[in-house]
Amino acid sequence: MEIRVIIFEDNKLVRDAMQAILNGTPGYHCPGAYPDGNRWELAIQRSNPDVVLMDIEMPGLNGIEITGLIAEKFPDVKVLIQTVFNDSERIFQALCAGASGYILKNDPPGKYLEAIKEVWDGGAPMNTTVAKKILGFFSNKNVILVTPSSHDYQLSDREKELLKCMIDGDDFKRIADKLFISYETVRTHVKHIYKKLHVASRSEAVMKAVQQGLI
Amino acid sequence: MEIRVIIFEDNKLVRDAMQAILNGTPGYHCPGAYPDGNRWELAIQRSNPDVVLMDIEMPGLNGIEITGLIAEKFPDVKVLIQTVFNDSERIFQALCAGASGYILKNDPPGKYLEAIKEVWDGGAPMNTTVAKKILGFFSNKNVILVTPSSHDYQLSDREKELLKCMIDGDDFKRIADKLFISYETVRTHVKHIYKKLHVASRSEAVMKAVQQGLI
DNA sequence: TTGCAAAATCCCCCATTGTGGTATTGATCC
DNA sequence: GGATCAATACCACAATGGGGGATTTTGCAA
Repeated sequence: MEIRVIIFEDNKLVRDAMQAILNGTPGYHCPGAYPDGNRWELAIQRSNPDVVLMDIEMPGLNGIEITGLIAEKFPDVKVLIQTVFNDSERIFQALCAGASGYILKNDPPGKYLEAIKEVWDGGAPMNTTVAKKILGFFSNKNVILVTPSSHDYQLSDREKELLKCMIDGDDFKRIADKLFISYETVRTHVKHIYKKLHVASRSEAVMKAVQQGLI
Repeated sequence: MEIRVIIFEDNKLVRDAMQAILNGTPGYHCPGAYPDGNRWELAIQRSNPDVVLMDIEMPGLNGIEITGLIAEKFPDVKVLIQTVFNDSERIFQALCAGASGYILKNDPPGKYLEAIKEVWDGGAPMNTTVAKKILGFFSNKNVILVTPSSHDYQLSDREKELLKCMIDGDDFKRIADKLFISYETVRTHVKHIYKKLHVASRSEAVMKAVQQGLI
């Protein structure tokens, strides 16, 4: 079984070399290699890849944006990010965009092939340095942990909609308009929400919702 | 050069076996192994370890709590967590507590030794499954990225104090009492805060502050 | 089918809280 | 010595919270 890999990489030399390596290695096949992400959707539809090898730095849409788009539209396609790792911020953005793994730009071809196989197998290859950055990120309190066991407050669907509006900063009148209900109904829902969340004001409710990801 | 490893593990069999392996392997030394974390501080001071091998499940203080304490008091000591990985929540807690690496409870001794060497070298060993969980965690929006480049809203110290109270859910009257100023002054500060944060209500301000870590 | 419970909708009153505009002081900086 | 800004303060009005009570819809179980 062949792993189908497409490449987004603006440097032509690198791009061609990678494609050549992939096509020259049994078990791998590269049906496409692109210098930018402008027609990413077409590219994916046409070549139906298992894995996308993605450069972060590219003209036009950058690798992170494309990663996000791919993750949304083609959740089965794994994205393996190539990165030069002095750049924590971008690593985390890619992480959030839904990348599946990280490989360093100057790793030898063998590592590339290995990492591609690993993401394809459902793994999450990442260089130790990247892993360390991620760990550091967590311990630096840049993160708000949402305990999965966070209470279930049993908000109804409608109540969640209301809560979302409250988070958006809409006042009750605007919420009423948005949801096509009367001002009074909004107030009633809000009261119920407060009861369920055990809070007594809008700001507490909003904060609780945001912190615990109830939205 | 020997790597000094101490062990926290409640199962006596496992504990003794690990200690024996470490002491029987050139390059490793285990000067102490403890069934619980009750005297963790003493243990560390006495044996001055490079690496702590930490079980998560333990009577008394659990592994995560101890990890947090160690990371705080002895930041140079690396903590390698042993984990059974059906347990995302605990993994993330440990991550936030400042663990340096993760190893699976039923990995063979060879892996243990390798992982110990790797944390000691400043790496961040982690099993692929754990890595995947972490990546999944990021893409599941359980996380709020604090862009280091987040705006500086130029809040004065006093205003930050106010904001903190607002986040705590205090009403203006209570804030006035807390800060020994009049109700009216509180309200003026609040208005200034709104202006600076470009918001128009308490809940928006609170949310912005929480999300961007302005507190 | 009936009947119950929960959700969703609506209404009123009234006290409390929050918002917008305006103003005065004192410190600091140029 | 004027400009600036933080900190202080007040008033009028708008928005929110707490207390009721009410009807309709819906899903689920007896």
